Amino acid sequence: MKHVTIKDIARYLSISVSTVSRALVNDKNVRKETKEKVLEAARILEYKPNPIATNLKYGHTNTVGVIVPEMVTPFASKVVSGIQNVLYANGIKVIVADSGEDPEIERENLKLMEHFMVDGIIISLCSWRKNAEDYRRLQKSEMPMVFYDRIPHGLDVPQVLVDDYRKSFFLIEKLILGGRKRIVHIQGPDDIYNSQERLRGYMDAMAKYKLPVEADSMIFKAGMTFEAGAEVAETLVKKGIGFDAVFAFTDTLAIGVMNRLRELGKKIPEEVAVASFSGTELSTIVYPKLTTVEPPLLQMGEKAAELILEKIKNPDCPNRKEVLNAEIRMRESSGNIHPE
Amino acid sequence: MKHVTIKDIARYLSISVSTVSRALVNDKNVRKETKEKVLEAARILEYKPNPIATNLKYGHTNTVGVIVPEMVTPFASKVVSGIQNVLYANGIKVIVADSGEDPEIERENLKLMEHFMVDGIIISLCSWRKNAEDYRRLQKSEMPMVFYDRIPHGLDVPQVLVDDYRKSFFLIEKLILGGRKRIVHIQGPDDIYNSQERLRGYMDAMAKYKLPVEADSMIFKAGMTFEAGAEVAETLVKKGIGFDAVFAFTDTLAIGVMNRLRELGKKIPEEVAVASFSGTELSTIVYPKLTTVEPPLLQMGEKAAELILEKIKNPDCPNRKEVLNAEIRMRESSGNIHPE
DNA sequence: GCAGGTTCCGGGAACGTTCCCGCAATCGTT
DNA sequence: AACGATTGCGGGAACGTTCCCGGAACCTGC
Repeated sequence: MKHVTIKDIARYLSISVSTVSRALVNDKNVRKETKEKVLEAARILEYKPNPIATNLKYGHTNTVGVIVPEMVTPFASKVVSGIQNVLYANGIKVIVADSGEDPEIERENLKLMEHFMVDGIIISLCSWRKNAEDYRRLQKSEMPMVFYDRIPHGLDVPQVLVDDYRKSFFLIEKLILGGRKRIVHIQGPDDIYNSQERLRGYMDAMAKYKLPVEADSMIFKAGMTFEAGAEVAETLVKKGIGFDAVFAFTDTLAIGVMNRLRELGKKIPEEVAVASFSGTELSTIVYPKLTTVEPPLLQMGEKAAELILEKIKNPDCPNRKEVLNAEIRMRESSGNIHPE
Repeated sequence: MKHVTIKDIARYLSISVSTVSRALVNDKNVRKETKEKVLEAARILEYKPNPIATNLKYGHTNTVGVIVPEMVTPFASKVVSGIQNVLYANGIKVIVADSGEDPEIERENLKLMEHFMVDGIIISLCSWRKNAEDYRRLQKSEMPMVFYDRIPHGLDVPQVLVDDYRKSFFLIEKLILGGRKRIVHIQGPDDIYNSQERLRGYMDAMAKYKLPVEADSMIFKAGMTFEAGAEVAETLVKKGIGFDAVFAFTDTLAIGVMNRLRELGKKIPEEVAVASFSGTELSTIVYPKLTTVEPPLLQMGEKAAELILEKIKNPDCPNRKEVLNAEIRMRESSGNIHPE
């Protein structure tokens, strides 16, 4: 597997290595004819530039790391697609690591990216508080970072997300207009910005229609898996709590609740409506189909990639915050009120 | 972000670069005390070895590429986890590309991996025929490759898979013993080994019980998406074909059929049982839960990683074929006959 | 026709490592 | 005490590129 190098071309044409290099990077200080000769020679010798040599020269690795909170949902894979769309076009490798909703693993992943000397990190959190120290250290060492979707609470970092508050508000409003009065909320991790925002949207919508919210019987904190959702469903019916709708932080959670609720005899959506945030294709294959807020995942990835590119080029550029528009998808799980 | 190098350590200790290098790689030709001094200095100077320098030196990139056929299912992400488990432990980066069941994209991904000069490729096909040329070229250029799950038809390459034939056979047998007589099969791409094997398992099981199989009304070829499955469901009921079970190549396909069948009024599993291969967590969140053959995904990834490591170390080593054991999961979609 | 400017090219250092080679000092053997 | 063998270390080339510097050849304008 001997690779042909720039030297081989030089030798082949009895020309200097420098000239070949110049010809290849389109430097102006080279005659048209020689440039063409070099290009021709490169073609017939099947020359392929060796990225690691230039990487060493320039001191970067041409790879960015992506750390995603989970991968059982196609959420992350869609975003990663978007990221790759723009990064691959710029000759940058993408390595992705899955935290499995575990802060410990997230921390490991961070270390891993450092070890691999990536040029930048794109990340969606599973917990901010647990690893805040590491993020700060990384930021101090001028590692370019951009956050997407699940971002840290109140921090000046480049970020791309959707309007969690407004979308949650409108979604809850639609449930209420559809006749639901006792809407239970399953919260996300409380050190993540989005949890607070979605909760706030829920609260404000409930307040607008003067619907009571009892913190201990209508707001639940859980993990992030199907199973965690199922457990909330159990306590909900075991404690005999009266409710006619559930709004979950994530579609994983929502699917978990919905399925267990059905198994426990609740009719969906007749007796209880189910809705969630961060929907993916998954919400269309469950029964009934799940009402959810669907962020533009591909675009989210592309934007994140653009931001990291910007940061890599100029580490001192201002931290931009991109807010994308998410679609509210009303489906059967909520009684399909106000279809779009 | 100035990095401290081996030279800094050498200067700091008034010692030669060579000695520092030797101390760091545990060469025997260095005194214990100097080694300790170097290690100490490395610690307090916060030295981190620069992988790209050694990569250039040794002529490899320390990354392997993984090409997966799809990512809407968590199948690939689990396998990738397994791969990362062993590769990360060996200091090797993993970059993954998703072909989205499109041979064209698969081809692009192949090119991409070449361009990034990965040390090896682990791949699960979406089509063999369309890109056979590229694979052969790659193999001729001595690029280490290992295939998992979806492998090319009859070719001597390192591969890790499950026993598609036997598992399909037993699964169909269980359906038959559960009372199903007219079992429809939805085939996978016909240039993939697994399609042939699963079909063969289906045929032989049907034959064993003397059940007729009419090729044009019981065997269907489709795409690989939920939608493709749904379309088969449509033609099935529109043409008024009599059937009491469906066995699909993949759970994506199965979920597609099952959901549309239900929408069209078929009772599952009472009227028709549904079963599939290559099941993941997805098959437990749909309604009813899906009967499927579940390969040991993590282990599959780990084995694939071990094989690629072997190939990288010694390109001339024999092409091993690892057959893993898959579990048949009987669930509600098939009437839950013979539960384990 | 000559100073000054362009254009084009070659030499060689540099990026951070590893490793071969050679030399000095120490060791063990007789 | 003298010898080769071993141990410990430094010098420097090499991996494949880029890029600075300097020099040769050519053009320009007076």
